[in-house]
Amino acid sequence: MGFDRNVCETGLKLGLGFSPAVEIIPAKAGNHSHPCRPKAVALSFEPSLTLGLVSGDKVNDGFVIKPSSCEILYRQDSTGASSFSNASVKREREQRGSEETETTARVSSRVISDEDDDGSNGRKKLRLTKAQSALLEESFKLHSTLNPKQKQELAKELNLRPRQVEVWFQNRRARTKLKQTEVDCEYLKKCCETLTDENRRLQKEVQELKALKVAQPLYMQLPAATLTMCPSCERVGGSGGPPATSADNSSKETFSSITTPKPHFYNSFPNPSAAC
DNA sequence: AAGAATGGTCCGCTTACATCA
DNA sequence: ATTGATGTAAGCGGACCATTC
Repeated sequence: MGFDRNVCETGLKLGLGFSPAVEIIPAKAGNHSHPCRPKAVALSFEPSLTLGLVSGDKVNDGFVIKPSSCEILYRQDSTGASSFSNASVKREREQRGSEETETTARVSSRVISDEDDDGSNGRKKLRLTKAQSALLEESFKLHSTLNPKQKQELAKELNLRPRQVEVWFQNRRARTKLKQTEVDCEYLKKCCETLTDENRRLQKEVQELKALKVAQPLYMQLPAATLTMCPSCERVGGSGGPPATSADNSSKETFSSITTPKPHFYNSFPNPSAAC
């Protein structure tokens, strides 16, 4: 597993303390969202975990849509799609009111227009056709955000309202981010497990070395140059190898090499084993 | 120039509905 | 036929930015 920052520019930052544990915070009470979906990730060790998707393509020139035969779902809104904002959507709805009824034609049997009886009986559910979804996906691959012109063109192409195209892109971005967050979360959990194991092992080494020091004080009086011991592989070597550190320093330095702040977490563990 | 008003867009959260096992 | 799980279109509110006055 790894992060391809060229593909997904998710910002990821992690700080690790001494009692690592990754916790997935479920949705709020009263929320009907799926409990298995992580809403946030909390780390109990003084963490700094930021997962965010950065949309890198704000400027979307050269927008090309391949022609496709899309099932006609709506008659285009007679008002055009002059506004996309929530405020204007609200206004749009208010303005429509009675004049809305004649604008809708349900052509697809599996699609219900949200314009035909807007209001009292609750919203209806639109299901995009496969052709529409495919074209939207294709556009999304090119650029995850749309400028107004692109939105208009795509909406025209799909026989949807620009607002629907906008909503689709918003939801699509949210889905992408959620998936990436889940991937990142799994990765962090694995890193956490690795570090926990590493920490446990090093603590054990410290204890063993301390015991050794008590049991064999003479052993420790030997010059370091003549006797070196790798704290990780527990092999005693000659003077040719890297110098051994004392038990305390070994633990300290090794751990500090794990927790040394790096600019970005995702480059911090090319080799998770901090020893040797 | 500074600041309020407005409009457009995005995001996070949520709801409601469609679909499927 | 019913039901619970899941996917997703859409609503809502807030934040941010640009433009206008």
